[in-house]
Amino acid sequence: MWLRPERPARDRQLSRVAIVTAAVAVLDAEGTPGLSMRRVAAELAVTAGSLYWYVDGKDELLELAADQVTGEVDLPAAGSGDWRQALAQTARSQRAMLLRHPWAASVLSRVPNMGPNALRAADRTLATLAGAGFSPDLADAALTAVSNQVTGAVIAETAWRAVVTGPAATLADWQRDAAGYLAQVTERYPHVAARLTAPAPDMEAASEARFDLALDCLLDGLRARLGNRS
Amino acid sequence: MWLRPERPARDRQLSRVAIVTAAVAVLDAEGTPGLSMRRVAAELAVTAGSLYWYVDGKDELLELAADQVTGEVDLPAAGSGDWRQALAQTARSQRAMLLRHPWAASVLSRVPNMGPNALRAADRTLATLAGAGFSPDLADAALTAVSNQVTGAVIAETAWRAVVTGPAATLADWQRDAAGYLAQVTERYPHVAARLTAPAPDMEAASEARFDLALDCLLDGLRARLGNRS
DNA sequence: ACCTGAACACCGTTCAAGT
DNA sequence: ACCTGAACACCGTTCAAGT
Repeated sequence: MWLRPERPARDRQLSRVAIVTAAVAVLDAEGTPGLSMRRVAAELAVTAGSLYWYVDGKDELLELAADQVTGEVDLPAAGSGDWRQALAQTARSQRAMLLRHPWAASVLSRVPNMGPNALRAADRTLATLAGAGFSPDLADAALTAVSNQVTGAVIAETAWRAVVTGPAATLADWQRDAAGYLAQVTERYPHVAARLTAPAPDMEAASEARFDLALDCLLDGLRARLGNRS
Repeated sequence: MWLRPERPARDRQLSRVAIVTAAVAVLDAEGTPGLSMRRVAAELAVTAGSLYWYVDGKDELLELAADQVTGEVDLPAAGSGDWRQALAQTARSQRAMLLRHPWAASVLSRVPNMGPNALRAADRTLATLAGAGFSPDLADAALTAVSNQVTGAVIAETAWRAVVTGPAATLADWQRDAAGYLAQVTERYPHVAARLTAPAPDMEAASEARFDLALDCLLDGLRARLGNRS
């Protein structure tokens, strides 16, 4: 009788959050190609089929995972500060979050994020903009422009990072491996070759600077179109 | 002897371009989930394994397909017109192309497009910008900002389109199907709900207008940072 | 050189059957 | 109600074997 295992406190071993959390862990560790229902199930010491009791399928699981990580975005306090700083802070925080979870950016290309965390973030910024005198249309355009800039920048950056982190370990390694192709590129496309062969010791900082520049351009333009009410 | 089939003019039945073209056709018709090696092979009346003689694998095939459609982008003539119009035209043409081939945008999130067509386009714009007095860094930032805005906008737009074109056929249908969720959203997130429940009879035009606004903001900002040399 | 056919290891998803 | 186990139909990729 000492061998008789104690019955689990609950019959239920699984939960939706447990599944989503496991999925996020797998995605962070091995990226989109590493995610499979069987893999997530194994992570939870469970059978693949049982996941379908809590989740509709792989696509829904990916959407849930994407919204879970959107919860990591820092939102400025409700009615605090000026709109420009609020928008910039949200954008930078969202960019940082997507760079931490690169797979999330590619989920967005299949389904718009309409989970609670995404809606909350969008609602918060729209409220801020409305309070600053933006018309509904302009507020909409502003939110769209900034978040599109974020996702576009993250997609380009992670795609490039995947090249460098693939077979090659560093930028210099890649430049050596692809030397043949780069030579051909240099000959035919001199301007773009300058970008590729540049030493660029701190690529991360450079792309952050480029992002900040684009963001500033957008914010300047929005302020100009807002008129001089604020 | 009349039954003896004429020998084919060439032994070779396949070619890389034939494979890529078939892949693009499948992708356009059925999207990324519809693409499989076996499907492309069937399209060419051939066995799946034979594709590997011409192509390294599915990932490479996707990259080749993406670069093939980037060839559809209209590039402004080499040294013609002002930089602003050239950049805007390229961006709009690229946006239109990605909306025609939505799967291409999601390919970019895995691998940066370094195919010949993409390099040619990038080189052309960089040359135009250099000719207009842009420093290499600013030209780089300009190209990055604009093309990131394009991909971000297209990703958001096609993702949204997938929602509406999924089970529901039109925006009104979707609004009816998701009425329960929308009611909950309206209560909790009033600002964002206004976006979702709006009638918006011409969504395509609206998102094009938003894109043009963002593009104009970026171009204005770049001109300001260029100084008054041009 | 180029393509077939079959195999391998893996998928997502379903569903009876158990508890 | 919740989970297992097995099955189904499909993958990408490899590779001997044919021609």
